[in-house]
Amino acid sequence: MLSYTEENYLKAIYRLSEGGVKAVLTNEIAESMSTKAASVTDMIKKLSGKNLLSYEKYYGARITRSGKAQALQVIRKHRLWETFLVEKLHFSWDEVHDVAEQLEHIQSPLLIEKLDKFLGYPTADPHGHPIPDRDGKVPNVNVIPLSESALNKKAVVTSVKHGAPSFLQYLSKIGIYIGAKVMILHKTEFDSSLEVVIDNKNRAFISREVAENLLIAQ
Amino acid sequence: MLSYTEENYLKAIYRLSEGGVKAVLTNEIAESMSTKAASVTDMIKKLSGKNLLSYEKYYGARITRSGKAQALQVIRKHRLWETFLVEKLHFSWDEVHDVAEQLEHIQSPLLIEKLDKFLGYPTADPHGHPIPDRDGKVPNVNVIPLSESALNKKAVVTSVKHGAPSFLQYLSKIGIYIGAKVMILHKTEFDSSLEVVIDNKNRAFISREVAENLLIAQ
DNA sequence: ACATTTTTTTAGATCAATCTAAACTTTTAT
DNA sequence: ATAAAAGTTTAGATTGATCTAAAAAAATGT
Repeated sequence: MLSYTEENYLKAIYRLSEGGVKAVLTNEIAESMSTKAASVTDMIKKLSGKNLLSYEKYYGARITRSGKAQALQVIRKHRLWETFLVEKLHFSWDEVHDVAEQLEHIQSPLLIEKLDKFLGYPTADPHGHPIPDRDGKVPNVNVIPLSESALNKKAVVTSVKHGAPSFLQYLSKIGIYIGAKVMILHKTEFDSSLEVVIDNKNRAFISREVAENLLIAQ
Repeated sequence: MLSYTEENYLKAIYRLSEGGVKAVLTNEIAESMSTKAASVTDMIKKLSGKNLLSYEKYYGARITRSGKAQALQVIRKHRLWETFLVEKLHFSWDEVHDVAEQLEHIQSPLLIEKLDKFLGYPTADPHGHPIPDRDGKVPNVNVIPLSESALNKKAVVTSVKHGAPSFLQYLSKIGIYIGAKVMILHKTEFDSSLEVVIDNKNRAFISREVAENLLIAQ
């Protein structure tokens, strides 16, 4: 069984490797975990010893099949807990992350099964991110960033790429949430900012950065 | 903020001291936590340094006012989580303890407030133990062990003294649960075992040990 | 009362996770 | 091509939690 710390490293590496596709550099991991490269090297060795990563000195870490499976279980737990916090306890979506970071490490397969059932077997968390199933299978969601959508084409916000609390608060403020209907009315060539209409009612101007982080389905 | 381990020691000491009344010996703590006396001595010193215990060498540990307050917060969290597990996730009452042991260490006052609300501000957990409120106040429950009840007097099971899973399973099997109505039909002088009727229907013979661990209100 | 037993504490070791500083690779720029 | 810069690993230290073994204090029995 993995320690709290090992689970966190594995999850971070899974994320940085974009689902196990690329190798990840020591410094990337160190930065993403706010720790030092030396600590990362130690942990990479440890996780390699457990066959969760493959490791070649000075090259970086690559997640293995079983590492990926374990990472997906942690992500599954994280997203189920976020769903619980928002839907049942009425947390706002920018308050859930830190608590879910702790809850995801609770060890009890029975608990997760029962929680999943209690929530009605959800397939996406409050940020729109897919929830891997018991076997680690990720429901595939076909989405594009709002920045790549066409003018006057109706779309539904399905998720956000990066869920920093400040970003989520900003979205709330301008009336954007998962499930909101958005349509681009105008694109400014100069800075790629957009004017959009939300839920056929309110208009808002959003920057290129925001548009690239908002994922939509059409 | 206390570590996972410090919280566990504090909780154990609170229990062993019967709510902060008595001093507790090193070996008692060691046994109750399945650890060694040497480790206990170290931890007692640490917690004394934080003014959660008062400590005199070779005499034992006494919990302080602020130690009691912290212990009660951990107990509050534990019992709220047990209530959640049984009432919302439909765990059976003998399955909840180990999971609640983990959940009680999650650090988030907001989470506990929201969980409390979600559960409807319960005052007792599934074992009938009182849940301290936000300020550490424990609702007082006036109960006696079934072994001290009179013959032919109706009573309601309100809690169990010690909730070992095997004991709880045994109670389930003979049809006893929190809220069950019990009445003593006959006492055997020889071994103090009892014949009882449960919910005005089924009869059962229970030993003195069991009767001492079953708490009732009349 | 005092020798024996029990309990508790201290001393010193280990393990996981972390760090800093130094050494070592790899990459980059001229 | 090679010197400088950037990135990575190693060596050695630290902290928290734990242990064993030895020393010290308290309790017990005759």
